[in-house]
Amino acid sequence: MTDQTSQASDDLAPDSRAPEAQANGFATVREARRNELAEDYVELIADLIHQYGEARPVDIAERFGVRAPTVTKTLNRLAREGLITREKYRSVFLTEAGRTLAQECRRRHEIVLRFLIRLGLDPETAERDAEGIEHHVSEQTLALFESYANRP
Amino acid sequence: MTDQTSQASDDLAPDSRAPEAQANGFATVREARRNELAEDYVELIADLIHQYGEARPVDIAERFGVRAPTVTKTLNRLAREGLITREKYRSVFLTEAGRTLAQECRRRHEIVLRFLIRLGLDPETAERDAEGIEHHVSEQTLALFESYANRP
DNA sequence: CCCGATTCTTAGCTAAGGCTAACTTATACA
DNA sequence: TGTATAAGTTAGCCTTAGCTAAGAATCGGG
Ligand SMILES: [Mn+2]
Ligand SMILES: [Mn+2]
Ligand SMILES: [Mn+2]
Ligand SMILES: [Mn+2]
Repeated sequence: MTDQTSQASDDLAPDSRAPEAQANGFATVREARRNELAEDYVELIADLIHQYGEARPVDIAERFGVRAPTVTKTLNRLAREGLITREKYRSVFLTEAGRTLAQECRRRHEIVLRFLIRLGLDPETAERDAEGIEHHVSEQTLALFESYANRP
Repeated sequence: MTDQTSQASDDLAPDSRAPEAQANGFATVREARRNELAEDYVELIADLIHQYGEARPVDIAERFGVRAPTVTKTLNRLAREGLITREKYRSVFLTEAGRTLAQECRRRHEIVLRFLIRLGLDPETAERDAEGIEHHVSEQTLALFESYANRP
C-alpha cells in the first residue's frame, strides 16, 4: 500500500488530514449523534409546556411521528439522565438541567433557521434542514450564521 | 389543555406548524440519521481507494476511530445493502451503487466545506461541522451554499 | 359515580452500532 | 520456508431506538 497523495495533483481533493485528526472529527460527530434525540425531546417538551402548560406523551408522540411506547422508553432514559422529572401516567416536566439544555437547543434551532431563511430557503425546507443541522454546528459556525442573519 | 398560541405574543416563537407537518420534518431527520453512517463509510472507502488503491478495514477503523470488529460488522451491512463487495480477509470495494452514493456524498461534503470556509470558519472546525451537516442539507440548501461559496 | 374511551406502561421483538476476548488467516522477514 | 506479527473475523455483551400486543390507569359524559 503506497501513498499516492504527494504525487498526483488530486482533482477532487480527498481528506488530506492525518488519520488521527480525521478520527477526532468523527468522534465529535458520533458524540453529536448520541445527543440528537435528547436535544429534540427537551426542545419539544419545552415548546409543549410553553404552549399548553404541560407536555403529554401522546402529544410528543404525535409531533415526532412515533408510537407511544417509543416515547415512554425515551422519556425514561431522559429521566435517568436527569433532564426531566415524571410520575407514572402524568405529564413530564424539565429539570433545571433540562431547561438549560432546551434553551441552548432552542437558541441553536432559531439561529440556524433564521440563517437558512435569510440565505433564501423557503420556510418549510428551512425547518426540515434546521432540525438536522442544529445538532452539528459549533459555536463558531453559529456565530457566523448569526451575524449573517442579522446583517442589514 | 388549552392552546395559548393564539393569544400570547410569543417572544420566542415556538414551532407553530401543525403536528403532522412537524412529524414529517422529524421523519425526514430520522431517515437522514439512518443513512449517515453508510454515507460516511462509502465516502471514506472511496477516498482510501483513491489514495491507496484499496480500502482495508484496519485503515477504515483508524480513520473513524473505532475498533476493528465494529468495522467488520458495518461492512457486512453495507455488503448486504449492495454498496460494497468483499471477500473474507480482503480489502473492500464499492459496487456501482456504492460509487454513485460515494460521489454524491463527496459532492455534498465539498460544497458544505467550501461554504463554511467561505463564511469565515477555520478549516479544522469547518471539517468537523461539515462532517455532520452534510447529511442534513437538502438540494435546495446545497444550491444556496454553492452559489454563496462561488460568489466573486 | 361509573363505564367506555383515551392515555400510558409493560413485555418482548428487531436492528444498528459500539465494545472485548478469542480465534483464524495473511504477510513478511530471518 | 517457517513462524511471529499483523489483520480480520466470530462470538457475545451492552445500549439505543423503533415496533406491536396487551394490560393498567385516568378521564369525562351520561
Ligand atoms: Mn433537531
Ligand atoms: Mn430543533
Ligand atoms: Mn459525515
Ligand atoms: Mn463526509
